[in-house]
Amino acid sequence: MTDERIARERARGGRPAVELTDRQRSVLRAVVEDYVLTAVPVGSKSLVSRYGLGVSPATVRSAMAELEALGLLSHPHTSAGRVPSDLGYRLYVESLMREAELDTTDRLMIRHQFSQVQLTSNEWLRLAASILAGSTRSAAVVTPARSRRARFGHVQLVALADGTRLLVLVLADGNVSQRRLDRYALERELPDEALDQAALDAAAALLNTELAGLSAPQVRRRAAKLPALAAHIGQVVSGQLEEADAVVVEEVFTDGIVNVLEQPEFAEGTKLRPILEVIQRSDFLEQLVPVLTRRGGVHVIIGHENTNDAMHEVSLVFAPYGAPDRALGLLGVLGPTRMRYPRAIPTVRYISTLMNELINSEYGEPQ
Amino acid sequence: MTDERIARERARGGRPAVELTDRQRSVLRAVVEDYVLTAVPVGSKSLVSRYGLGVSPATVRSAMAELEALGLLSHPHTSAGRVPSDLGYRLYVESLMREAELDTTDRLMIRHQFSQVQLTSNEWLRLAASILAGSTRSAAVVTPARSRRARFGHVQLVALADGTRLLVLVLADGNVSQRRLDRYALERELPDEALDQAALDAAAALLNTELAGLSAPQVRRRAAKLPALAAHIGQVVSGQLEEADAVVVEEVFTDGIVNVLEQPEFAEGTKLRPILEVIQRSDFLEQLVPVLTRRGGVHVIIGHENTNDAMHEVSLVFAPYGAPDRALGLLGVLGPTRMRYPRAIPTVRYISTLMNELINSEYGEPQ
DNA sequence: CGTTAGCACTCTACGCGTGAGAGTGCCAAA
DNA sequence: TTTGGCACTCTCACGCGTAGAGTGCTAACG
Repeated sequence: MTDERIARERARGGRPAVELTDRQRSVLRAVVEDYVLTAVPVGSKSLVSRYGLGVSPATVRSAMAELEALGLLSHPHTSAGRVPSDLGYRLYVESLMREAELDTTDRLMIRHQFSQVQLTSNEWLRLAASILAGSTRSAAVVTPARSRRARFGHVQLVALADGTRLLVLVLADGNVSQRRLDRYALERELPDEALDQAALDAAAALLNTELAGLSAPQVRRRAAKLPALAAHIGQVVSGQLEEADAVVVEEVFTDGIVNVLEQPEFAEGTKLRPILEVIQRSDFLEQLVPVLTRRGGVHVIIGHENTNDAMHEVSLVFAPYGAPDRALGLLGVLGPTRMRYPRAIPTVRYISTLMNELINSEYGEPQ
Repeated sequence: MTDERIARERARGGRPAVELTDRQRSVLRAVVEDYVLTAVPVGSKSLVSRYGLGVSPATVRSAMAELEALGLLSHPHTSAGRVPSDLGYRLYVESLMREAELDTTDRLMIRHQFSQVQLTSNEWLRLAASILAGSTRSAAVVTPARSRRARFGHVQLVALADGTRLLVLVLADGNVSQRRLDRYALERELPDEALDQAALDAAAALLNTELAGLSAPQVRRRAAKLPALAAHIGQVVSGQLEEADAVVVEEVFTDGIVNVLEQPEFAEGTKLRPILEVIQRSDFLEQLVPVLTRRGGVHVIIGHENTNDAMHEVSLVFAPYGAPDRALGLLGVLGPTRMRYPRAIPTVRYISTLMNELINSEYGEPQ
């Protein structure tokens, strides 16, 4: 568990303390890349034959032994090949990986897929998850962009033909929340009030000028001082804002869970179970929110670096998206620690910047 | 006892042609129930010892052989126990199963869970899926209630502070669809038009009187004859209606996929893969839509009765919910053919009636 | 002094044969 | 019609031996 702390420390500070020789570095790189590709523990002989390191297997063996002593590789059993440890992957990601930006073709393909679809926001997130999953062959997770603090933007009240009233609340960050008002409660609490469209419009207009930009508790206080109908609606609105505040990660769009199922390490259903559970409850995202909020860019969390026990055999590659002070969403992929990091990282990065662009163009420039 | 059962069969109408003796019936019932419980092919000896049928194993064996000849049981291999065939399950479900209504405790528990939550519609469906999954220990699927033909109800246009305009369309069935209007497109196409809140309100009012109750093509035609701004918005609205028409099953809420993963028949991940894929694409629901629309109540689809190849080893128990001519949604569970039908069927039935109640009270009574 | 070849050793995966156990089908007796 | 008996079949778990891949160590080499 000390290792775990060290690893996380490293993740933060950038440089690992370990100094490696060039040979060790290239052996580690080769081991990681071969293992990622084949999922088979890699031995010295097959390594030199496949990667032409220009030295003999024996030399590679001694390098491997050194790497193992450093905790970067491990041994399933005495006479099996080596497998990278979480720390090994960490080092690989930090300084060994030849991380390319995405090809132009990949970029175009992704951009093209995005352009295909009308941007109703949910469809859009679903699409992002699907592209991410397809492009990385991992499970993808995308959350909607939400402000950390919900603020009042605009309210509309609509009297429907069947007698219900609909409340549409636009938050300051552009998200929309709607609610059907209970007709009986309304008539019970406001028996003397006219509840036709004109009265509703008047109340909405009042609320729109009075509440602009306010947070949930502010709305509650201010609304209390307004006339009966507006006050009532104000309380409902405040409740909506509170709800929006309460959910850190409310709704997640996932895709490509089958991709993870395909991986040999999860071929056995029971292995996947706890992970699936965590994904679907989506609490694993909670831990990411503070990290990603504090510092943008792509974050990689490998195996045991994950605080969640169920996730000790998976890695996450995540990035935030959205306008910094307006609304923040998360997107990323989840796969076995044996993940194609050099593919996943640039993909997540690219899609997050793309979503930034799209969101900002959609919201218009800030005034 | 016997007469009573026969009478009940008759009352139901539409019996499978096969006539079974009482013994065959009770053997088939015992085989199904034992296999559902244990997932192990059941042999004659263990059957009499566990179910005290009052006859010897040899007798049971001959009954089994007869049932096999009728295609109701099958044999994994010569010297293994019997397993119900799809047809066997079908017969069981139709006339052998002692289907109880749900216990009062179960009902109360379900009702209680529903009452816990504020009814924002998505949360509500998610909850329904979760309850369904938990209560049946299967995978649950719930779709939102949609009209088969989307009709215009009410439109609101909101000018936001940042310069975008928001269009909120309430369909006649009460569903809401919102869209952000592209500000630049708007200004390009309508250069001479004032686009402030007053102009938007006027346009909305016009559309609300002109378009009430119309379908997509009708909206398109009528809108063409309106003044510029209203005409433009009308086209957008028509597009929204078309979209709503196009998607048969747009968004599905699933839960409890892990429950299926837990079943021994799907312990191997590869088995589950195609099924997972189908669920997530959710096209398997399309086949259900016509059936469930034509005739309400709970429908059971067993193994090969499923037209979709990937679903040959799973059963569905589904029911529609919603007001008949207003909006129709689907809900149900998916599990191995070896499913606890006597539990799943009443649960699906109960939850669907519960959702009916809730929906109807929410929409108010029809005028 | 780092690198390499050689060698003994270790561990897994796989194929094979065997025996126990569960279940069947058939037949003759009750 | 039901039952007991019996021969037969098939799977599954176990043990065993072998092939193969890989390691670690040591001694020789440049």
